[in-house]
Amino acid sequence: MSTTPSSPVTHADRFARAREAQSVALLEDYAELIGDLHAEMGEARVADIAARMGVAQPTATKAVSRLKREGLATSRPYRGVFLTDTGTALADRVRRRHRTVVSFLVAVGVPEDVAELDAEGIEHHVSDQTLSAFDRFLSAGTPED
Amino acid sequence: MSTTPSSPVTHADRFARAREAQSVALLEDYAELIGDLHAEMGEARVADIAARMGVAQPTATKAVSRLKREGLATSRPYRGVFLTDTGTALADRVRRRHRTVVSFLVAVGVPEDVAELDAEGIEHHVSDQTLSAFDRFLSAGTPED
DNA sequence: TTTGAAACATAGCCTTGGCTATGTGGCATG
DNA sequence: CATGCCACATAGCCAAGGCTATGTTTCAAA
Ligand SMILES: [Mn+2]
Ligand SMILES: [Mn+2]
Ligand SMILES: [Mn+2]
Ligand SMILES: [Mn+2]
Repeated sequence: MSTTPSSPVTHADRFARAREAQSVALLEDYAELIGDLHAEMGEARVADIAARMGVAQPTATKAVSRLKREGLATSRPYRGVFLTDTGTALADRVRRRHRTVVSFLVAVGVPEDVAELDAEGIEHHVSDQTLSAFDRFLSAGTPED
Repeated sequence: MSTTPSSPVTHADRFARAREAQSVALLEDYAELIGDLHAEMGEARVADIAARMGVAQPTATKAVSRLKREGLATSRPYRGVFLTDTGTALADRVRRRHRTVVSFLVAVGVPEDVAELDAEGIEHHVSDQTLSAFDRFLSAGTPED
């Protein structure tokens, strides 16, 4: 039966996975947002990050600190926040995934605004394999174009 | 056109929604689990809850405290945890949603074990409207039976 | 060149959700 | 009926992610 059981994947494992996903979720969203701000306005200031995230300025500052600690960003006071190569790669990956999830939801009949709302949370729990399934579904639904 | 804009649903609103969803996620999983334990073993002991959630016993105790504070559960020391009517209703709703999400993912080509893993996180971010879309997709794919 | 507002940093507080270490109550068994 | 073990409670710690209040820099305009 080719499928090696290896580990049973317990109920507890699932929760551990969800917890881990949650811990990186914020970093992903901040990275994506910083990338967006650079694309749209040429720079990413802490104040703009805070505004877009809907948090207070010190909250954004702390998040940026964590991004720096994780090697995803750098920043110089009064001079904006910059993604490292790793950070940029993460942001791009996250942005593609975000768009795929939204498109997929819309494709199965979810209203666009609702899809956008739900995707913001769902995206962080979608594995590569599930994302592939979404992609396949989308290209299957678009045979000609 | 009938669609009243009312509010623009800003980027920040999306994050606020995701944060809120996350704050209730654990309560939902604990409620569902307590319901499962009652169904399977006739009672839900803190030790069993901890084991299934994959956390330390005091962590489960604290979660139960929060469930009680929110009016979702009661407990008597050395006598197990019980869901209130509200808690039972929540658990049932959450369980149905969990199953719908898993079935839906499988239906679009995600391997079962992966679907189960991803669903544990995704489920908490699926709105009623998206859940309806999933249900419609599932019944559409099953015309006869 | 002064100066004042905006941008940012810092301090201190809270809740949640983890953990370990350790105290205590219940109950079965000897 | 004594007692020891297991289940649970409690205390105390930590990091993350929020907040407000308040200091400090920068920069442009007067
Ligand atoms: Mn997101
Ligand atoms: Mn996103
Ligand atoms: Mn879950
Ligand atoms: Mn679940």
